[in-house]
Amino acid sequence: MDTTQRTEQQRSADRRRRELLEAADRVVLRDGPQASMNAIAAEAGITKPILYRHFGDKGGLYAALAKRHTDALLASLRAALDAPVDRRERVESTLDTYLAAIEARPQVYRFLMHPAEGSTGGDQGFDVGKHSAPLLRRMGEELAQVIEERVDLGPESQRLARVWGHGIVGMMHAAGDWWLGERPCSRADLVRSLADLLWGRLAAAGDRVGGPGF
Amino acid sequence: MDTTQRTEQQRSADRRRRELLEAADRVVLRDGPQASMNAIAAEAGITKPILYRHFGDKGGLYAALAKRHTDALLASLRAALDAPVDRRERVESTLDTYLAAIEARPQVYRFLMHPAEGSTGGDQGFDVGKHSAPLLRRMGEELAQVIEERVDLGPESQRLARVWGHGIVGMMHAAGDWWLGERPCSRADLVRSLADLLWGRLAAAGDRVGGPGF
DNA sequence: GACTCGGGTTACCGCTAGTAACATCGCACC
DNA sequence: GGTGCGATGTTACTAGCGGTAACCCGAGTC
Repeated sequence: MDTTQRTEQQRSADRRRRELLEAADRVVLRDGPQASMNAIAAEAGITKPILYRHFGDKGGLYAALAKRHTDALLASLRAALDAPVDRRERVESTLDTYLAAIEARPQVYRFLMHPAEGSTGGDQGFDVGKHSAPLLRRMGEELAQVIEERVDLGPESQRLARVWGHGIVGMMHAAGDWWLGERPCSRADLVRSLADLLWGRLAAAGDRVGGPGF
Repeated sequence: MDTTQRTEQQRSADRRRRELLEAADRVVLRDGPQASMNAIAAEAGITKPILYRHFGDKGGLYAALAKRHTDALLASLRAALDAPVDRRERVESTLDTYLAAIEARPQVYRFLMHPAEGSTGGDQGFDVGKHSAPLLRRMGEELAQVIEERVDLGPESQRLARVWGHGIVGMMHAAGDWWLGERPCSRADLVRSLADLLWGRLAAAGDRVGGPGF
């Protein structure tokens, strides 16, 4: 009996937690990452201390929020990464999946990338250096693993795969961030250009003639 | 007389401003990006309102601070980028310059990349989306310009150069960030691995045999 | 000597994250 | 059927933040 009762309570608590997260989501999407705990509590129809009972502190809430979105994005990326097509096509479709996601929900994306974990008093939020962008790290590790599984890189394969994983993710992220702000071209163009870069087109291109000097 | 007097005052003000920036620098390097205006004022031996008279608001101070470091870093990168050697060597030395800089002064680097412009009351700091990482943007544009000047990319050269500029900078940044945290290999190894990636080694590598499934 | 004017300070506002203390409802247990 | 107890919720508070208004004082000028 004790156990069933416990699970009963836990279920209720979990549902509560999910409701709170959804309210927080709405507020963060509306107000950006600097949404206040007061605002979130109000949106959920309750008051602050309840939020703190559930999530510890603001960092905890934001981490829980970020985890949901990160998991979702990673799942769709994994699908693109696992498709049984040739490598170039896989790379392009993964890039496109990521870009489509940030294009569809830029607010979510900004929240994940720039948590802006302000906090003034006390400040025992999460550490700046270590948790600043967990999404990038997770994507990098994930990609590293796929690369190492799938590509034959010789003796130093593990190190190379990890460097490349993080490097490619960073490339995708920075280019996406810039593209989202300026929209200088279509998504397909961007995908193709980035894939070209990874395919060594920079190295293969010739020097420009008639350039400045020399 | 009026003009000389004016320049006299302006000089004094500029010197003051530089002193304040140096004090701010010390505090930010010690306390991280969430250093408070009070702390900075105290370090400079004065009180808050003076800071606000000089820099407007916290965003202004941080922007001024960031500009100094950004300019310095960009100058050394430009030197590496302009060296009259072959492309691969130039790419490697630019990567190495950047990595050496963030390795030598990780606190500065963290400040530049993760401004964490918290702020609670009033919050009219600088806008999150637009100024979140000006260093990355500036580096991306700079690199794009160099690429377009130096490399022959055919008809779409301008677009390609910009995409690649931001992409490569992002790759460098993310890989550097990860490397700085985990130190999984030497700087030279990292530089070589990244250059290999840009040189198309990922595309050239064969599929792994005996991998999972298939 | 009155008068402005730039550099400086004190004292405050409104806001934030986070907490302590009190109220209340449901429910098992004797 | 009363009774303790634990979860849920509230009000009222603290400490500290960014930012500002008001005053203050010494140096130069007529």
